[in-house]
Amino acid sequence: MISIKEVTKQTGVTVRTMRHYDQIGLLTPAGKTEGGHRLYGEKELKKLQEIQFLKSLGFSLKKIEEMTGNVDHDWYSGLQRQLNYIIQEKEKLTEMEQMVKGVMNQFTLEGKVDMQHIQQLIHFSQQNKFKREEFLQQQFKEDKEKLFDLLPNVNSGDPDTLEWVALLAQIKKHMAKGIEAVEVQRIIRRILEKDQELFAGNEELSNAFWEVRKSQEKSQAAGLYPIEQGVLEFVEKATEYYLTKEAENLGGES
Amino acid sequence: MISIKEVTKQTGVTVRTMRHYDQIGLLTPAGKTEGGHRLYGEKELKKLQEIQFLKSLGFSLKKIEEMTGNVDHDWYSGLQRQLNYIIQEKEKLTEMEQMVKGVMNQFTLEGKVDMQHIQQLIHFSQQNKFKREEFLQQQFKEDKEKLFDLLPNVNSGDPDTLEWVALLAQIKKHMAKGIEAVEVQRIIRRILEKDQELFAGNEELSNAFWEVRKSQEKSQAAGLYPIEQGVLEFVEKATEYYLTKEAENLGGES
DNA sequence: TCTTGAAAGTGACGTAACGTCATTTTATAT
DNA sequence: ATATAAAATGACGTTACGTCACTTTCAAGA
Repeated sequence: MISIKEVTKQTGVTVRTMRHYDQIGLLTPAGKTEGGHRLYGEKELKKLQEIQFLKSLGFSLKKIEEMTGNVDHDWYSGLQRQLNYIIQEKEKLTEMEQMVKGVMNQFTLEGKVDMQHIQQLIHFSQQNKFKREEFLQQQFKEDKEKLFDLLPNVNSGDPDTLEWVALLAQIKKHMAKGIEAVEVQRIIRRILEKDQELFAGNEELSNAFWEVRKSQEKSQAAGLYPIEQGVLEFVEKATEYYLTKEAENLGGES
Repeated sequence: MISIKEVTKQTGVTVRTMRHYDQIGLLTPAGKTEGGHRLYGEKELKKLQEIQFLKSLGFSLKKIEEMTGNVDHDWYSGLQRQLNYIIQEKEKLTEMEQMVKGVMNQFTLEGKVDMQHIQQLIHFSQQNKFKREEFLQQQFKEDKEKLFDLLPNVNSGDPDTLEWVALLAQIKKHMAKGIEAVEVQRIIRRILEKDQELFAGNEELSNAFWEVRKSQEKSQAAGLYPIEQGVLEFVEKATEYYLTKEAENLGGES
């Protein structure tokens, strides 16, 4: 029979917790001193460890009581439920993570958070999971999985998305100078390079990608970073210009 | 001015929630009828949507009040904190998931759960946690997560700084491929272009700039965000390589 | 205008798992 | 015997509302 303090030393739980467990009847002391101090034995220690373990699996005290109470309780289905629950919670958190990252990207790009973009974010983050899969299936069929990994998703924080955002910011900065400006053309070149790296020469995929980008709705459905129409059109024109120039140069050289 | 029921119809929140927000002062009605019924206007509806959005990011009502209250509140650091929090929670859940799966396996295998195995499981998962952290720290932390730590320095809203960060992130991503890799060389070209645009050919200034970047302390003093030594050295070497190659090409062409 | 049913109002308790006082009693070492 | 540490009890606080229970107001029909 050991004192409550010994228990806390050996197991790391607090005195308050022991009292709590006593109160809710989850773990009652083996005995008491004349003065009413709680005393615990080996059996209680073991049960306490069990409780702690179950807690680390995320079970509530109520469920734990059920499980440790009934000897022949159906542990397995409890575990299954718990697993499902955990997975659900994780999904929720993942969604949150995506949203937060999306907002952060937006913030980085525009320096502020405006509700219109946020509406978009909310809108498709709600329908995202569903629509995105559906969309990718009919749109890209075979390459679906590839694309899924490749697409610079709005919500991801990877270096590629970052650079897309950066490049678009650059475009916006230099837009006033027109599509022929050196700065603009350099950015375009970089964009094309990235495009190439991303799709590794798979032209169909690349075309599909830009097709999607041209349409706000499709973009949203695919979970891509929403680009303003104006910027997008500018990029297209500048790209055309870049490609014709490049053709000329190559033509001249050969 | 619309009634509380209209609000619930349009936004999906419950009446109780509206009352709650009123009570804690998060969202007070625009006015009341003679009888004391709450009335809301457009402004309140917008704020309510903001609140719902922030909630979907997992912020507490208290934090939301701070954020919607102060106009010039530092949103970005709030988002960052939130992201860290979310990631932590996700990690916890992942641990749980693994533990639960472990127990289920054990159960399937032996038809029971005994504490000895469980002890092992706990021990194991603790160790793994430790090792993972260690691993993440010494490994260059898989850029992804680090990027968002990096961004605040960038968040001056300056598109150029943003692109610098993006380019360095790209360098880190491709570093393992060596200085001669196409991807690396392209990035280097872009870096040199930006360098040129920035200093307009003033070589002294450019040199000074990179000198500063080489020193952690000076960097910070100058308000630049510090670049890791390894990355910096890599950039230098890759740049050398790029320049010699370019010289060769020019030599061959002329 | 009166009636009436729906809508809205105001408390107040419950939730999960303890943390954190404040106050009183018991155990233990000197 | 006394001082001090340890324990006990009780009660409030935390989060974001859900859920009664009971009263008052609103809007429309008779």
